[in-house]
Amino acid sequence: MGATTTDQQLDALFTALSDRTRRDIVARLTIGDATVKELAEPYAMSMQAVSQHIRVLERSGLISRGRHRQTRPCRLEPAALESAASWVEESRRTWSERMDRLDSHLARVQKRADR
Amino acid sequence: MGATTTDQQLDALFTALSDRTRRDIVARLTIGDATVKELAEPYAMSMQAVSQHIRVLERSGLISRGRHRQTRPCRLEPAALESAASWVEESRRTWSERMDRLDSHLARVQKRADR
DNA sequence: TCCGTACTCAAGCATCTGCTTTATAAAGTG
DNA sequence: CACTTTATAAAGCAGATGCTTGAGTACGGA
Repeated sequence: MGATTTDQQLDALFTALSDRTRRDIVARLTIGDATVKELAEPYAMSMQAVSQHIRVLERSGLISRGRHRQTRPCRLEPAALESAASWVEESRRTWSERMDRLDSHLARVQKRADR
Repeated sequence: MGATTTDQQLDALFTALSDRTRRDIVARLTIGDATVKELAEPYAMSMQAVSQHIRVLERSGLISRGRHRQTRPCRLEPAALESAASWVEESRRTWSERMDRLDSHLARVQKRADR
């Protein structure tokens, strides 16, 4: 449960997600595995450029790769996506707990004022 | 509900979160508002450097700033955190739907094989 | 074996980032 | 008023990032 993700992993993860092309690729891979060529198709940039994006995604742990004939199919690794989600959720949780405490504090203050 | 976050907003958001110092600052701000000086305290780097990190966070929408005496207190803006969470959750959802379909497909295939 | 397909490697280049230092501004305090 | 505190602005710099082109590698087909 306690997702122990290192700071370096989070660096790599959020860096990977900070580029539109890479987010597109991740979104594409949620639908199904794909080769570099297939992933490169929609873009004006060279396949080499897409290959480099894929490497960034691979290093972040967001995708893994296999081998099939002469292709290197890409597959999404949802565990990495979970790590990113966990960090964000933890922050949201802490913040909302603080807000809850603030609310109840204000309620108490209000109650006193009402008397 | 349909969090319509632009690609540029997501770029800024994930870029902001891709740095450990900035993630630390966000985590610190979940606990409570703070001034630049307070946020800079734990770090070896100059206050100017922290001020620049804060600007990145502000541009991403993750924090907002007020004025109080000669300080510029920073406050977390959880809506931005939600935008980031939404993007990740959307990907996770699509992926798991695909997995569900795959599972039920495999179940059907298995059933046929059992006969 | 020669050829095409799918990809990676490597070098180059413009731009962006994360920091520094110096200088400046704005708001209290003596 | 001078002086301190808090913060921003601007310039400079090393290193990272996102692309390019050109060259290679690995696999399969005729």
